[in-house]
Amino acid sequence: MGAGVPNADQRLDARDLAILELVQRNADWSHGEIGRQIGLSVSAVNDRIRRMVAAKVIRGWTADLDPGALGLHLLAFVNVLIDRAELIPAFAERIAAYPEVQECHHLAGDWNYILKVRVPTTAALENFISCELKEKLKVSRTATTIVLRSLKDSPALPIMNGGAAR
Amino acid sequence: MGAGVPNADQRLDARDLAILELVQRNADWSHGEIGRQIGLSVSAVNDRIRRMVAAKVIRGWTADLDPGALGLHLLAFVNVLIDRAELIPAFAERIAAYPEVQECHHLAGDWNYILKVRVPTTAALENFISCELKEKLKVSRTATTIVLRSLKDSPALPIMNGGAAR
DNA sequence: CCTGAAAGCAAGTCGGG
DNA sequence: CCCGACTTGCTTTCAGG
Repeated sequence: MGAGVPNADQRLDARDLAILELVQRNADWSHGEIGRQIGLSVSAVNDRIRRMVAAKVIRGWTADLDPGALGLHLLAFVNVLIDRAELIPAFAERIAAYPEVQECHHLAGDWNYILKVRVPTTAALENFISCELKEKLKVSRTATTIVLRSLKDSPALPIMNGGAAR
Repeated sequence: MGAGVPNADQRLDARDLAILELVQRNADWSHGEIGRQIGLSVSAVNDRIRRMVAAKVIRGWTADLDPGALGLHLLAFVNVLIDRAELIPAFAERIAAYPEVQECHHLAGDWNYILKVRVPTTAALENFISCELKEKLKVSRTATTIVLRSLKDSPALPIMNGGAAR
């Protein structure tokens, strides 16, 4: 990939941002309905969306599922420490393949990684930490925090329309 | 099953789960293409998706956007402590309204909440923590961890197809 | 780059098995 | 509960300003 700023040539204007704000909240609206809400024709909306998909600003379209309906009643954040540096590449390569790991972020701080993990039960969590993380992936230490309730859990990104104040 | 199980009557079979796995990865496939992949007719796929939307198993449809393309170059997890219990309801009521807060989870452990926060710069993060969290929302203490790199950051949920092994 | 009309295609609705 | 044809509506394209 090129050096520097990856979106230097993307030039999203206020109408693009308005479209993004709408489609990340409800991708099911027709292009006509989007156009009506922001004062644009159907074709213009279509063009802009196509361009943003091509530019990878829009990476894809997904269904938003209810974890509880799928039996995923437990959400936890697992901090991960790996003592020996030579074990980190293997961990980094394999951790993303676990479906119960929704997120894995490399951290600046006391821990190497933080994982967002969704499982049905505490038994499944224990199995994941003991067997997968510690045994297979050679994680030295973990610190797990159980989520009691999610007040907000949205993939929606903050979109600043021309720096408008709150 | 005992009372209190919210999805006791939903009865998702293996075909429903297969559909969910597909649409959460790519909601753009036509019902015909989904049916071809799992061996079902267009109408059957349509019926099942309609039923799962009505049952709120599918909560909606969203566009997956690239944070970097929107200038959101900083991701951080902010742990929040609120000393005085009477300040917690106001926090809980107002925190979800912040667009830079992607997630807010009530925790079991040393901290009250963990926030997943996306902002353009460290300056914006400092402003959010100092002005919004500490000043306006009366948060007592925070511990912020900066994300250096996200190895995985997906809203996709783990869907267990009849206990299939990894 | 946006508009407006025309064509292609998928979603949603039927009756039937 | 699944299938197949029909109808409706949206997406997509095209010519034009």
